[in-house]
Amino acid sequence: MLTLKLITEQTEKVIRGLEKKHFGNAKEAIDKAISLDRNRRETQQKLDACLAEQKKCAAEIGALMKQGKRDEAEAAKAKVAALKEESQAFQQQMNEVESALTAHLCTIPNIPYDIVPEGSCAEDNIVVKSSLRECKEGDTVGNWDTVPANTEAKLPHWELAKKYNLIDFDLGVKISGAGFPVYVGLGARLQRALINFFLDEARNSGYTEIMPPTVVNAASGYGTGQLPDKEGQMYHCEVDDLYLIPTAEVPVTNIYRDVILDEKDLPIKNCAYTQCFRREAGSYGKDVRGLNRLHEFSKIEIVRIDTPEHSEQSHKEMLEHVEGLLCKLELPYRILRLCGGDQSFTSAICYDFEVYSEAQGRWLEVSSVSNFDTYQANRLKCRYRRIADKKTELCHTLNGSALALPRIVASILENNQTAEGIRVPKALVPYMGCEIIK
RNA sequence: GGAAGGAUGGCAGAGUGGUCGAAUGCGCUGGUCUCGAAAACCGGUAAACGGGUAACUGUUUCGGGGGUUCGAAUCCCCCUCCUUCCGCCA
Repeated sequence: MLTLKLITEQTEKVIRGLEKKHFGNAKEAIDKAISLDRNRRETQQKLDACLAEQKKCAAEIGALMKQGKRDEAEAAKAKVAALKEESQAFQQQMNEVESALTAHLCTIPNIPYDIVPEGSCAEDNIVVKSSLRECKEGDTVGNWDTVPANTEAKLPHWELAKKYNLIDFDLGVKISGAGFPVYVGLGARLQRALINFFLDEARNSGYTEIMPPTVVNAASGYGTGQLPDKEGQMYHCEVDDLYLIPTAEVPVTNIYRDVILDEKDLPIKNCAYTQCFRREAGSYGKDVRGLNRLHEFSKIEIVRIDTPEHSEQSHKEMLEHVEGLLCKLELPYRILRLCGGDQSFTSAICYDFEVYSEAQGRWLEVSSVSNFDTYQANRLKCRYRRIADKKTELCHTLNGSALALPRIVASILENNQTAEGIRVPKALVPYMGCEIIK
């Protein structure tokens, strides 16, 4: 959530930011936050004064008791009883205002950085870079018509998966349901190859590998913002009140919940491979065909915790890392800077990576790399102590997929079809043990 | 799953109703001493939320929540987690 400091000190900027994100009634929402905050502070002042008086009286009674002045002590007790009633009322008011304020702040999204383009939908996203051609000012998804040169009719990945016996979707339906594919033989090996390749690449870029739990408690869900609003997107084990993670971001980022880090330890760079679970309620049609959208899939996530001064540099390095992966996998890609309206609720700036799927004739999103500024850290209470003045400040948090497997597998299969079989990208040959999937 | 014990500052660990935000030790940090270092000695060393330009100052926090009391780290109730023993078991 946004900090009250930002809302009260830079109100106009916040309102403009929310409008850029196409958040309705920005002014109204901010005014409400400010008024709740004022109410909270006033209530606290009254409560504090009341409690201070109460403490003072209690100390006096103690002193009187010691001196044996019982009568005076009894008289003072009556006074405290009245004060206590008053302070309890203030306390209740305080609790109510505070939870109303927090609940309200949770409904307000993060504000975008200045360089985030204006726009309301995916068409307005800016193409900043592509492996296919130079990008120029004004290139957007809406006017982008470049596709790889070699696009004669080819098979989509769900047919290739069957042809080469790599993935059995029907078997997955039998065992679990739609969206739970069974990887077989070289198909399974390709999963392991990609996981190892991505983890090795992350380690070579200085990320510390984490293997976290894939099931988390509610507190962690709140920490990264999946709860309370996205409750329906996660699988929930009711008996134990635990949630299956939708991404490794949840357990890894929550490592730093309620933590004060040393500035010298920043940036923290973690990577993690986990299975990810998503209910994907409401998805349908071509979006869910084959590997395009699954209930369970493998993903390698990179997470950074950094200082405000250095987080932009960190974000740049993360983008370069992800781009490097796509280059090594020899896939045709483009990088989008998302416009205000298409950005996620929590990000301050976000870049999407898309790979062209020849057989499907469309671009598939394979990675999002975001900087959340202090938005996530504020809810997590993730802070660091500055070396200069020893003050604590909120950290910046960043994360990105590097990468999620299903759509990468789809693109590798579809983009590498030859008469002999599926050509394995050079970088994966050592992991696959073969140059071609027959 | 059954039984017992426990949860205190960065760490270890005192404290069982009244200046306790909390002894002591370690760690960290500033200083004295020294050519320098070590040792020794002296001092500092939690966070959140308020008020104040500031110096400073109020409140809250001893796993979490509730209760008793004029007053709770300390007494009572509930919850969570940890340890040990028994049972079960990759």
